[in-house]
Amino acid sequence: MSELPGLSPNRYRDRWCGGVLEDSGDAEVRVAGWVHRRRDHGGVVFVDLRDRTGLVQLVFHPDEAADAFALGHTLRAEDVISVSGPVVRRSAETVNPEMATGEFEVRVRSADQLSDADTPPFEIESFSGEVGEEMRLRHRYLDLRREPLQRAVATRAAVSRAMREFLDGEGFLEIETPVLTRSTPEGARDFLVPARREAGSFYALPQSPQLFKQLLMVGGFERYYQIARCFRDEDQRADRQPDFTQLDIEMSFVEVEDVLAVNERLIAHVLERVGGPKLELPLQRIGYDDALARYGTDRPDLRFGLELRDLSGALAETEFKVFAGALSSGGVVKGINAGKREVPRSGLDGLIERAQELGAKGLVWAFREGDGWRSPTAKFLSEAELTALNQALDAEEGDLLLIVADSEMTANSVLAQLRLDMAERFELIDSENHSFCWIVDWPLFGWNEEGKRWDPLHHPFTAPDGELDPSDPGAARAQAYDIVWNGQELGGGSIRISDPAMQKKAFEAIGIDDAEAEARFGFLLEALRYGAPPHGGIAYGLDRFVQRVLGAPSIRDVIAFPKAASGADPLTGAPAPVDPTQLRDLGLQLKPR
RNA sequence: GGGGGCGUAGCUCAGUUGGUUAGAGCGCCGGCCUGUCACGCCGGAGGUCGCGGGUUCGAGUCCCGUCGCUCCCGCCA
Repeated sequence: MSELPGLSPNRYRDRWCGGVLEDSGDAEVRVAGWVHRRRDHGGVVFVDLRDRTGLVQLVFHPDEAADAFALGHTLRAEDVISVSGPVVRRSAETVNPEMATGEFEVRVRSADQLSDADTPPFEIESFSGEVGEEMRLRHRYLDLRREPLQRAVATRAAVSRAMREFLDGEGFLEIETPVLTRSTPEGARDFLVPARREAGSFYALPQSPQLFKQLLMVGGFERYYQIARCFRDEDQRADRQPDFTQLDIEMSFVEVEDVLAVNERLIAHVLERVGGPKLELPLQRIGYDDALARYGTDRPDLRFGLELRDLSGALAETEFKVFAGALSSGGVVKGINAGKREVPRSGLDGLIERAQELGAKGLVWAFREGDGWRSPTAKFLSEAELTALNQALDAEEGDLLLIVADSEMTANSVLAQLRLDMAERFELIDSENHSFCWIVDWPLFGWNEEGKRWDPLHHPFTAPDGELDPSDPGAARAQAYDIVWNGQELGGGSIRISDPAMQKKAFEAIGIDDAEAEARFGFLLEALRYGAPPHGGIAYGLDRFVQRVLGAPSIRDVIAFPKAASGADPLTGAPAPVDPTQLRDLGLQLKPR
């Protein structure tokens, strides 16, 4: 770290450990921090002292000060001390090139022990394997002292700072919205807070500030942002937390192009500030349908090829039951060419299992051999079909082909995942490389097979692109966009509906009648009647953004105090039962289990 | 809700076909050591093998149940 943040000299210290970078002559300096390691040679004691900025070596020598030397013997890892003494340049043979301050050391003349630490349950710098996550979460304050989290938390702060810096400069106002609010219909389960003054009623924690930011547009702020805590009561993943942070943005008098343009510059600015990849603007755009056709997903990783190909045309007349069956029932046959690969039979069986695990009925594998295939499936296909398939997949001699016949949705999702599996397995991704793209031209609604209804693909306030016929929701397109970084969704947004009549149509399309719309969103519909500007915006998952910047495997690695995968917090013990009087105040009674 | 993996010393792990007293590295404690930097050397302490039950002459090991952690599917932008 070349530039250290400011520090006012006081009784504990007058400089950072990482700032011990020049000989002080006779003058004494004072540093404070945690005992990182102690090397006690009997006649001389070395201590690596750690603060936020790094390490510096302290030397406790009897010639300097007998009482400090005596204290040096008793120090233990993670004790907190403040010491003073001259900074001395080390002799050439004792320089430690591994350490930023390795050419210097502080010869301790006086030392104060400020805190006597218990032996930590795990080592702050461990060389014997990763510490289990539950242990790290339970003693998060110790884990936070370690380099990876120090860095992650600092990077996160830098990302937020850069976001504010950019948006402030662009005339956006940072405005807070309530945490105790009314359920917003984002689809996820709400966290509920019982209302004491109105027994039986509940606040909901926001899944996003969606409605409030629209109301802020009606309220005339025109350019708003917020780094907002959001809450969703759903099961965890490596990239999901029950409470997480969004960068939420909304703008008035804008169209899609305006939102994309300012956001591209925002992302480029933030990445530039935190040493991320350099962006070439404008970013690539891919239509939703195109993304699904070529990658099987609406968040494609563009760092490698292996695009999906539709093989239905090559198989129109096929007798092979697996393929013919899928096609005749409205499904598809799609495949990827994984390239020239050596995969043992067991590996191929593994791929079939993987495909089934992902929801496919099966998987056809084949290696191109001459004009045909080496594959158990080859015998079911005609020569003409094999030739056509090879052509459709651009197969060259020895190429591994993976083919799924299923409903379009299943085939896409299975092949999308296999595509990623192949990329990882054959190391097709250059980690220096980054891909960014906008996914645009979304459908407004998607058919929910389970619920037998149309659901909004974004949310019900998304403006249609063109007309909206409530009797044919599937035909409507949306003025919506997602931004995808290396195959992970970073953020998404849309132009919103600013016309109350259109908003009612949108509700109608998803089966919300006027009465229900009035009951749930009356306040929004009413607000839209009083002069709503055209408006739109976007929201980013801040945690995921930072996770990406750092290449962290888990979202928990970029949050100071995250929940475990169970949703519980091993540090505080939350969630926990409450006192019966609290329940009584709330008018709540628990069902015995 | 479903599936996979894991659970042995403070931490990270090993533990063979079910067989004597459950091991290693790090950490910890004590001693020695005046230039180390993951210091070194000598010695030592430390175990409800997640928990409960079962099979067996005998269970860390096999079986059943249960709890916890974790990854994935469902769910969730």
